[in-house]
Amino acid sequence: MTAAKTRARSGGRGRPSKATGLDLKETILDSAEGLFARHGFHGVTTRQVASEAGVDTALIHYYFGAKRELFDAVFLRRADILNQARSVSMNAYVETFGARMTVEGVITAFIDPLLRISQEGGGGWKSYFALVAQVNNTPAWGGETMARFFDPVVHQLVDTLKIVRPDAEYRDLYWCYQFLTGSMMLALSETGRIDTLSEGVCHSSDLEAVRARLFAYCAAGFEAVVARSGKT
Amino acid sequence: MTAAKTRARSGGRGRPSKATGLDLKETILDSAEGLFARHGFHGVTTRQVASEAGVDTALIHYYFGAKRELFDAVFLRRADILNQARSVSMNAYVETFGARMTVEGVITAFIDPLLRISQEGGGGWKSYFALVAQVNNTPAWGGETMARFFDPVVHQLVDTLKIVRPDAEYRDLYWCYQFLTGSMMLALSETGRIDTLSEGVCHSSDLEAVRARLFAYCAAGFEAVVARSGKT
DNA sequence: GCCTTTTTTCACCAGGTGGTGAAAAGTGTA
DNA sequence: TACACTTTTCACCACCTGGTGAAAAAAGGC
Repeated sequence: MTAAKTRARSGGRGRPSKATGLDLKETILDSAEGLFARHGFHGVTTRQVASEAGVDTALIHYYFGAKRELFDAVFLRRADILNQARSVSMNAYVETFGARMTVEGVITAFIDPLLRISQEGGGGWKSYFALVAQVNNTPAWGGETMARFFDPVVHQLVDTLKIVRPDAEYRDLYWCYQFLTGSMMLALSETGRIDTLSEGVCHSSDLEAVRARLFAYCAAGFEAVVARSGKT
Repeated sequence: MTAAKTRARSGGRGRPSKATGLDLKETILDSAEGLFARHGFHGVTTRQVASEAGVDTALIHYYFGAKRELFDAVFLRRADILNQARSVSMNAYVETFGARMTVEGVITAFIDPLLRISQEGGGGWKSYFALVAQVNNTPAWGGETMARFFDPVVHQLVDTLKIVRPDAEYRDLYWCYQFLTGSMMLALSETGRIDTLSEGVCHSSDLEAVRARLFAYCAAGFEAVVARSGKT
C-alpha cells in the first residue's frame, strides 16, 4: 500500500512515473524487509509483501523464486555495505593509532559504523537491524545465517583486540564478543522495551544515548574479563 | 512423537500408563515450548504441537483455546518460578551483605539464578530461555510481553543498584540493564553461534564459562558508565 | 448397575498458503 | 510495421491453516 502510493506519486509531470524492472525489485525488497523485521520470516506471507509493494504475488516469485530466497535477498542486500563500513572503520583506526590503540577505540571502530548508518542511512536500515537482531536470536537457523554473512568482520575485531591485549586468551575474546553483540543488537533493534520499562526516562530510538554508554560499557567489561582471567 | 513415546513408555507394569487430564496438558505445553523456542510463534502449527505431544489437534483447543493463548500459557508457566527465584536471590543478597553490597554482587544475584536453573532445571528450561530471548528481540509484540511478565523484578534490580550507587542516574541504570539483558539472553539461548565462530574454542552450552565472565563483564561496564556520567 | 460430567476423537469447514503456467502488456530494434 | 524479448497480470492448484461441533469414550458419583 504505502510503497504503491509512493511509487505512483514519485514521477512528477515529465518522466514516465511507473517504476519498472530493477526499481520494482528494490520496492519489493523494501516491503519484505520491513515486514520480516516486524513479524519474522514465518509471520509474513508473500501476499502481504506483494500487497504492500503494490505488486502481483507472482511477480515476487518471478524475481526471487521461493519465499526463503526472497528473505536471503533481503538479508544479503545490506550485509555487504555493513561489512565494508565496519572493515574500513577498523582499518582506519588501526592505521591511525597504531601502537596507541585502546580497547575502547577498537570497539568503537567496530560498533560506531552501525550506529551512524542507523541514524543517517534512512528508515530501511532500522528495519534491517531489527531483522538481524531477530535472526541472531533464532536457534534453528540463525547461527549459520549470521556466520555466513558476518563472520569475517568479527574475526577482524577479535584479531585486532588480540593485538591490543596480546596476553588475552581467545576464549575470553570470543565470550566478550558474544556479550557485546547481544547488547549491540538489542540496542539497534529498538524494540521499545526500554521506553516502557523506564517509564519514559529512556527511549530506544535515542541512539545518541547508546553511543554515549555502550562503547565504555563493553570496553570496561572486556578489560575486567581479561584481567580476571590473567589473575587466575 | 517424542513425547508420545515417552508417555507410552512411562508406565511400567503396575499403574495404568496413559497420561490423562492435567498430565496431558503438561505434555502439550512441553511440546509447544520446544517448538516455539526453535521456530518462533508463527513457525509452528497447532498440528505440529499435537503430533509431537501424541494428541489430537482438537485437544489443544479444548485445553488452551486459540493458538496465541497456548503460547501465553507456555510463557506464563515458568515466568512465576523465574521471577520468584530472582527475587528471593536478590533479597537474600541484600539482607546478607547490607551496606557491604557491591555492584557485581547485585548483578550476580540477579543473573545467577537463571544460569543455575538452566543448568539444573532440566531440558525444558533451555527451550524456555531460548523462547524468552526470541520474544525479547521481537519488535512487534515482544516489548509488551516482556514487560507484562518481567518488569517487577527488573525494577527491583534497578532500585537495588541505586542503593549501591546512590549517585548513579536512572537513565544510566536503565541503559546498563538493557545492555546486560541483551548479553544475558543471548548467552542463555545457546544459539550455537559462538561454537562455529570460535572454531570450537567456546561452546554455547558451557554456562560455567558464562558464569566465570558475565558477572564481572556487566559489573565493570556498569561502573564505567556511571563513572563517565558523573564526570560529565 | 445407571447417570452425569469430563476428556478424547473424528469429520469437517472456510479461508489462506506458497507456488505455477499461460496469457497479456510493454519495450526495444529494425 | 513486424518481431523478439522482458515484465506484469490473471486464473488457478494442491495443500495446509486455525478452529468447531457432535459423537464417542472414560471417569466419577451413587
